[in-house]
Amino acid sequence: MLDVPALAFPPFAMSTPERRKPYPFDLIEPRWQREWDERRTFHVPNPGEPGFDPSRPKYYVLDMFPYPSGAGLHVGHPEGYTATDIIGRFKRMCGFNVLHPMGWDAFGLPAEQYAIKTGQHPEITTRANVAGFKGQLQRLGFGYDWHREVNTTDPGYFRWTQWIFLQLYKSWFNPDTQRAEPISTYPGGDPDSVRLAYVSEAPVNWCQALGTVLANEEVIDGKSEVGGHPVERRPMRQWMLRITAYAQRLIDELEGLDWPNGIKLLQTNWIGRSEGAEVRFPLAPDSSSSSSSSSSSSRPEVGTAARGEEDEDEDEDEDEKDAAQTIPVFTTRPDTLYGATYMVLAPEHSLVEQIVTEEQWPAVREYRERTARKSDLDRTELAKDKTGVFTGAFATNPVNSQQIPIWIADYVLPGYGTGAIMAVPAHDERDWEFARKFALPIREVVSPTPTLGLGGGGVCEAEPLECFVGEGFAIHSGPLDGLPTVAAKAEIIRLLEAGGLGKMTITYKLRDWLFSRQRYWGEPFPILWEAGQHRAIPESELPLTPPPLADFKPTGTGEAPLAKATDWLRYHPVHHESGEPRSAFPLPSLSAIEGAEAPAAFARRETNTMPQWAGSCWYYLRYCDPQNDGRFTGRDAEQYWMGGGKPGGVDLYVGGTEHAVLHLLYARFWHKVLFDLGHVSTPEPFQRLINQGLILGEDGQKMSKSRGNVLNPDEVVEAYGADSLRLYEMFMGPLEANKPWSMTGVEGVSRFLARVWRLIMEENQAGEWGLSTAVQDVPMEKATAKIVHATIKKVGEDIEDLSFNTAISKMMVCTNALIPLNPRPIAALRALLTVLNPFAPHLAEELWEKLGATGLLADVQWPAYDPELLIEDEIELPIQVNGKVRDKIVVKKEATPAEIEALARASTRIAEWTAGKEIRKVVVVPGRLINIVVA
RNA sequence: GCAGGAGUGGCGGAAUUGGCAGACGCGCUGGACUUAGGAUCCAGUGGGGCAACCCGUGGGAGUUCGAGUCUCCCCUCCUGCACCA
Repeated sequence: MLDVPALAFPPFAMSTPERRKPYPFDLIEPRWQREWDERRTFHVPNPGEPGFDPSRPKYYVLDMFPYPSGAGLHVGHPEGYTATDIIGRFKRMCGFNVLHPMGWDAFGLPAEQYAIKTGQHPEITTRANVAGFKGQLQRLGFGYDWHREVNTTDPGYFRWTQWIFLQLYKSWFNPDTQRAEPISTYPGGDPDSVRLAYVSEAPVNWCQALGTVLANEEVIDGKSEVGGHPVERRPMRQWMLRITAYAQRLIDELEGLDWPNGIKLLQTNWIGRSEGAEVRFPLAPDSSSSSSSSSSSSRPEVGTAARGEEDEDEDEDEDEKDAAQTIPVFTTRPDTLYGATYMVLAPEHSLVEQIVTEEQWPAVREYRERTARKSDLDRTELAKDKTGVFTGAFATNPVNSQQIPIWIADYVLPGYGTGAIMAVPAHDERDWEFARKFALPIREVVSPTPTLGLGGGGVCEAEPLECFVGEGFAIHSGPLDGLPTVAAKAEIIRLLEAGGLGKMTITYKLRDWLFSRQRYWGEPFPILWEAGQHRAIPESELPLTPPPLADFKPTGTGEAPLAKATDWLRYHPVHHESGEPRSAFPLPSLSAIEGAEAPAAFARRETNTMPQWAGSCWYYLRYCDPQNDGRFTGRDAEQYWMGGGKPGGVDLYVGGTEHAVLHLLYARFWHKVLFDLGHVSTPEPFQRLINQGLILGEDGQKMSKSRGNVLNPDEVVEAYGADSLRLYEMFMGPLEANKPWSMTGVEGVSRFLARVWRLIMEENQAGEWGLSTAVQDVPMEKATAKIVHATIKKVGEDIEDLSFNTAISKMMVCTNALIPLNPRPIAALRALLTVLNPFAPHLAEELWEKLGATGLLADVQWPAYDPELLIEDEIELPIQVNGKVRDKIVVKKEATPAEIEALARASTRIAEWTAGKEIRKVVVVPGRLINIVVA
């Protein structure tokens, strides 16, 4: 998931071989990692399994699982992973059954591109990379339950990814119930038109360099998100997932989630709900007639305008002529309908061929060809300079019967709304620019003030001097005149609906999810084609594994590499008794399979594969029951780990912002489908979400190979130990902030850990470490107990708040207070080690053992603090005169405000400041301060 | 352009949410111990001033006994979206 490009690490300048270790972390750390592993310390059983303790509450803490790249771990990975590890260890010590798993999002482009370059099979590469990542994570001492490790490329895993796809394929979204339902409940005649997974011929984002199509979300500024290669629009037959059906629920159900507001907003904006009206504009009669003589009557597929002329088709299709009688537009400002002075269709709009006049056809065709050649980037970059061509046709404004010209322009997008707009230049910036450029009429129909033009009713021909896009009061708008914008909208919608000219409509920016890729290294679709029809393979035949292929290069034609596997391609119905394919079954030639007359017994497999997102859409469910081979996840396990708490779902999910709209939207969508179909117990997968910030290079710049500021965590572990790396990454600043790396900062926390070590250990002349003689089993003095208990309180609260930097700060304060003590009470040291344990578990375990404990510190209960000990007997209060601190007094904690004021007035320093002045007011805030206000 | 987030010492960052600004760490200065110190320990460290004091949380106004924190205006930086009708 975290797709870290391959990086070359510069030699690590700081580490010199002779460097003396401040404490023997190199011996301590591997030892405790081995202990935790051998004792299965972090293995948590499922309900019903031996050792499961139902009396404990559950806590599910999840990391965004990584894409195991060849470059290994980046210092950014351990940031989030340490945070979740601290939470997981803490919750465990607090008595929770903690689910804290890790796995691999291992399908994807880098492994495949590496394979193309080197010829090494992606499976080999992936296995090596996973081993590398896992070793690195284990060397950082993370308390994962490795029994639950998942890998999206494992057939035992992707079997269920394919199974979930089939559930999408076999369901539809019932608008009445607002839920997914089995396709069998669909009352209409064509189930293929409503499936949640469906085939579409729409134009898609084709990336020649990557040899595949990409989802809208994977295209940034007209370039591929991976690699930055150019992307063009091209019509292709693709699998789509009907995420748009869930648009409203994906917005609404964000509400109860404990997510950063920014991320919620990002998703809401991405889905982009707009309320408005669809208005139908009839074609003006004369333009209708002219269309019959236009050169192209056959409608090419959307987006293929350039090819329209090739297939001349003389047939007049009456239905299509009828369909061309009106052009629907979507508008959020139906109140400005009287100001619509022209209309614009997207150049790709399918009606263009039908309405264009013979005289205008050459210009229109030329413009459409130019648009088709433009990438999305070109199309947006030229935004300042509007372009367009008149079609020669006219439409009738349904409210005032005015004939308005119909243009095409690329500022109208084919995929949004109806792909056509009514242009109101007086009240829309884009229409304004366009109208000014092409000298189209501009009619003012909204006034910012209610006094102007009230009751005018007629048409004002004077053009306004500037564009006004705000809300105001309708003018020159017949029955709407005088109405404020909100009321005018409601009224015009009422009138349109009554007249059958339009209706209230909600439109979303969200598009359906392009779900197929022309790649080798992905999940094959469990779909068969025969006679041009698709159908699911039986679920019993899952997993459908990809064919062994020597050549996994993209074909370059848009056909998927799997098409090269000619044997695999031909479907052998599985013999269900034996589970073996019927190898004796005669194989027809491929051409026979593809022909319409192919016998029903033979079918051709879908050759596209699923995008990398597929596996990451549900991995958190598989963790609940990773070995289950009868279900994608066990019902009981899912109900326990995902249901458990009040809101349900993963209790804490930590990962980078880069997945704010992609992964997190896709996963929520899949989860809702599974929920609707009764397969999971909660409507939302992730209850609480935290985005860790970026770790920048020492130069404050984003880490990148080209800047040469990239750091390898292994080098840090080598020089300072895993505990130092963990602690430093948590000490740098707030988890969610971007913050620059500082190697001297690492040394700082390393020094702190060494001080903790020396709190308990001391070195003899021979350089051997032994228990410090200062460590003694004596009671804590009051001041010591106070700082220790304050530390317990602060660290526990800060962990809950994910405020790790301040927790560490408090532990430093505590350590600094314990160092000068001799004797050092063993109870104080044990308490410190216990709260330090989630942060620096190796050191804490080692010292815990040195202090004579038998069991693991990891299994120790989180200590309670004594609030009594935290209460101050005497409090130092600042005395302010006019808001400036002039003196301080010490008062008993039970002192009354009157007593405090008397003490403050008695101060000689204060007397100097107030001498000769009138005391107007004395503010006493018990426990805080005193402020004396003088004239 | 729109939306969101953020501006605090030389640096990373604290500040019980309206109550002693700068916790903790880095860096720096001085000292101790040392053959040595890039180890460790001690002291100091926002700016100005000999001092009393004054100034100080991007800038400007405001509310308040009191503002880093609340309100309004402005500036800068980061992130996301960007012809979405």
